[in-house]
Amino acid sequence: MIYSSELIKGTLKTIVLKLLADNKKMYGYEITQKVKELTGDRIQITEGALYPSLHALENEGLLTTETEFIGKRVRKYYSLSPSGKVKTREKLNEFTEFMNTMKILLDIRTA
Amino acid sequence: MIYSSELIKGTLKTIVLKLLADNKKMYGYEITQKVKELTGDRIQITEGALYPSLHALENEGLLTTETEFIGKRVRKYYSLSPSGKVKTREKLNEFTEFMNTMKILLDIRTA
DNA sequence: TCAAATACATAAGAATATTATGTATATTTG
DNA sequence: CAAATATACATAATATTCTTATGTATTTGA
Repeated sequence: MIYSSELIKGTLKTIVLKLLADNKKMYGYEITQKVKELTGDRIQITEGALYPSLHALENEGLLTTETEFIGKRVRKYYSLSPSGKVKTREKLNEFTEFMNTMKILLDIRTA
Repeated sequence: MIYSSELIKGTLKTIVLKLLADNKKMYGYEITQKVKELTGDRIQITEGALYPSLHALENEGLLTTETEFIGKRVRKYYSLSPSGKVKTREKLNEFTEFMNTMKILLDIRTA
């Protein structure tokens, strides 16, 4: 099952920040594959959503980049900046609280 | 704390359907107040989001309406149609699975 | 060799929310 | 009792964030 996109909406930045917190540095394509792998194909991040999102996070000063060449192909690695690390904690806390609130509101039992 | 709007985005219809499943019939303003109450003011549904959403659900055939007059003031009650009840179950299942997936992905412990 | 995978990027369009505005009645409070 | 607040609906302009489509180019594997 692939979730209807509206649910994923709003969680993309949180996902990206968390992955970078766990993996030091990652490039865009790697992020899409990692999410697919970790969610058993349940969440698929499209490139049209990811790349603009990465650029936005970089412009906000939350990510830093370094470019690497693999043969002739470019690879752009992203890492958390200090403010990015702070933001990651905030986003994760917010999402956790949101989930708890929704659990109560919708009367849901999680696994 | 009021959650950043992007998280709530995409969950509004699920919330509305669930409340109607629990309460037989409700009117718009009542829904906004109920959500405030149940979430301890953590989720506030704006009227600009709710009314168009209710109209959309009605147009999809998921809700039926009946108008009532309280004095001179109109009140529009919404109820689940049969297909609305089916849809509600689907939406709740989807959201539950989504939460479980996100828990794993973000390594979150819920209360 | 040629399809699929890797790797980036942007643009058009859709969906869904916020904010602002509008209208009107009813209730509470100073 | 006047004025502020709450109740109750609705829509329009705008913002945000995603999907889908498109574009370019390199590398790998059957």
